[in-house]
Amino acid sequence: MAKPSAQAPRLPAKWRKLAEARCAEKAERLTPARLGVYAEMLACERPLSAYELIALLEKRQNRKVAPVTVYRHLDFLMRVGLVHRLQSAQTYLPCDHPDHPHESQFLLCSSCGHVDEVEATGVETLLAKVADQHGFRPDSTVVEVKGVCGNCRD
Amino acid sequence: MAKPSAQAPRLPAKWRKLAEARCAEKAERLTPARLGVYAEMLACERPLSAYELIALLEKRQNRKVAPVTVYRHLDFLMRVGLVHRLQSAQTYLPCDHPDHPHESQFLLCSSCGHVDEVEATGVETLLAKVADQHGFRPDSTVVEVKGVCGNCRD
DNA sequence: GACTCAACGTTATAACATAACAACTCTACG
DNA sequence: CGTAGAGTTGTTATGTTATAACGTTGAGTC
Repeated sequence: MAKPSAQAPRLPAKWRKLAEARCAEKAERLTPARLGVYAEMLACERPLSAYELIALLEKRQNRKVAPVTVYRHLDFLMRVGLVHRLQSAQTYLPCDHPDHPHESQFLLCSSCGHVDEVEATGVETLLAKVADQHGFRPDSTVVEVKGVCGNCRD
Repeated sequence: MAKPSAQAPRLPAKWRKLAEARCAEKAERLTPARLGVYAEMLACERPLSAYELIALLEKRQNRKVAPVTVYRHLDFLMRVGLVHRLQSAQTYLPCDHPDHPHESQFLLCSSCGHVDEVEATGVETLLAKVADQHGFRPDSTVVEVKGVCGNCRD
């Protein structure tokens, strides 16, 4: 007999709690479908394109998943601060420390694909200063550094 | 009688000279087609998507332009440092000061669409330092700040 | 002239993302 | 209760961005 397809990968309690907290803050609903997408992203441990995510979900759930569905879930997850989008790669990855709102910087390894999310307050401060010098009022920032990570340098 | 369509907008001598210099440095050929795309971008004064650029070129030249053609020209112009890609907007714009190689930061106004290209050395220095602290060797950076420009704040 | 290599043209398709609308599901309020 | 309203999801279609594959042209060189 065919094995029933799991509804989602195991989501450690820690992450579930954080997700629930973030949703509560913003009065957003954490539905099973949304949680399922989040769990899939956490289980993967690397940035995923929307369509890679679709493929994973289809395999997991053994049925078709429309792109718009995944994009809506991604929009939601980004809105509540659980997921980031890598603008230079058009991929998505779970936030490393979703316990508080923040702007991040990303270190993308071109060798292994790993992405390190860092939160150097100095960067945001400096960018705010630079913007101010040009009469510019910043709302959000995109900071992505491509290079080679420590593991890949050997 | 129909007026013949111009082959390209006027390209000020200053920019042409810079373009020639950059190509000479890298032993790349500055063909009329490439120059035409560059001139069109300079004439526009705002970031363009590849397909907006295609539409402009088709109107100007009164014939079909295939996407791959424009993408190749854009690749070339980025390779020699005459054009940048805005990763967060998937648009392209001419470099503001192509007289020397550099990493830039971009200030994108969400109100008027204007983009200011700035070159704050402190930003690159700081990012290099942050990367180093994480054992990361940076190759290139993407720094894009969204907000409202001085003109639009009034 | 024939060779070479980069540039260019042409067609097709892949990859990324949203529009429009119908159906379902909570939840709050009477 | 029950039903109205808002948010979520499903479905189909389409729009936008980018590249693959392969043949042709054109300028420089031997």
